[in-house]
Amino acid sequence: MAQKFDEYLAEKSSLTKEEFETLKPLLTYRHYEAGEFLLLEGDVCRYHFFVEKGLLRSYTIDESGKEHIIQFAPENWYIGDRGSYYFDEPSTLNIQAIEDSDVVMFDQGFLEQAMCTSPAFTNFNERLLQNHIRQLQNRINLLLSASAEKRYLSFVETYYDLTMRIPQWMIASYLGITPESLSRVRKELAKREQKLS
Amino acid sequence: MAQKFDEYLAEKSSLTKEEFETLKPLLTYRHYEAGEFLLLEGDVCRYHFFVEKGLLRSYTIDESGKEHIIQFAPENWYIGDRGSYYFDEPSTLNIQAIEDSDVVMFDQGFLEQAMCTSPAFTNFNERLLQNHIRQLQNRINLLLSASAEKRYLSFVETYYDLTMRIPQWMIASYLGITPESLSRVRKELAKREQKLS
DNA sequence: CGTCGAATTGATGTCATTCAACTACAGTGG
DNA sequence: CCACTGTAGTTGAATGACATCAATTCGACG
Repeated sequence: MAQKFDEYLAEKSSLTKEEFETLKPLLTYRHYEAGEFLLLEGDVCRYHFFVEKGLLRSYTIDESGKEHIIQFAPENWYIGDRGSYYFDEPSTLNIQAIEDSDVVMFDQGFLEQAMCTSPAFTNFNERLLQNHIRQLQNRINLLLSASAEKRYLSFVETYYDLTMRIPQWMIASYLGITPESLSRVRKELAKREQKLS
Repeated sequence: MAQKFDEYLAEKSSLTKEEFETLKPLLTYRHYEAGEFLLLEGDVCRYHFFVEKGLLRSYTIDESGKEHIIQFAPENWYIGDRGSYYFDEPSTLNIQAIEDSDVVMFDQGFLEQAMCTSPAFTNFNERLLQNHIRQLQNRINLLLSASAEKRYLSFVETYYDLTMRIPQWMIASYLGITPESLSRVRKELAKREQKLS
């Protein structure tokens, strides 16, 4: 364990192995089986999660009981509920392992310590936030402007490797359509694909 | 001019008037007439904008020429394209004044200087970012889960004072529906309202 | 082999869009 | 002061995209 996170930080934030060693006591490593929950709706999110191995998802449940997937997190991604964490409010999100996963948990203490240790880490952290915002805005734009088919194509383009690992009904949920609709979209695309050849 | 921004910063980030005075040379004040553009698609966003008075909007245009409103910014709000600004990429957004507006423009230099001057400002800035993310996530959730009517109700609840100032077709665009649909939704709501009394 | 959830398919329903006509109103110029 | 014009908003009818419901197939796993 703990192989990936330090490599990731070294690469992305220029945090050296030595610096990482001093921070390591602030980290918690944990394994989750597929289906296990890292956070339940109503609880306050106390940690950020970094995925070393596996695949996680966060989702909400609406009044009619339907799930809506907010985010997927494969290897080298973060997940959590910043809103709940930062403003100390009960979360509206559930976070669950889709595959058996190895996860690094850390809190604000770790981040502050890391930012003290390395100014480069501060920049890196800022960059992560900015990038997150950019992604969310992109997704909003897609939801506002694109049809089911376009959304799916955009998803495949952006997360091609994930499309194999994520069950189709979850992709549908992420795109804001029903599994049936996604199935039909894919059928239609396959048909057109065929005609081209 | 310059009355509002310093008061806002004093209140929200505990930046004192004296501290503000040292930062003031880094600010640009400008007036925009209704309809004027602060940023055009394709340009890199070089400034953040703080609205002292008036109302702005940011929006994208899709391939079919339709506008999709990403954000409104009334008094005491920020607007800009963080993605473009931070990653130095051409923006996909247009930013335009809806009303005649007084705006404060500032760049990363101002932010860095302010964060140097006051640690409280650093926290405040972080808070802004986190809050922005939370808002965006909320909106995604709404777009994924709610009908036209629910989206509109949610909008009115959150931005009641703005519903008077923003033309209806722009609200429709923000909600991801057509102006006609919004008109019908409102009619339906009014009808139900009436029956209650 | 039997079971259970995922995925597909078909029939039907619903919500929102599209297109078009019409009203209301503000701004412009004669 | 009034016609002319353009834009916002409303309304109706037809259409379309996606949802819903139900039945069936597929595939993984015990």
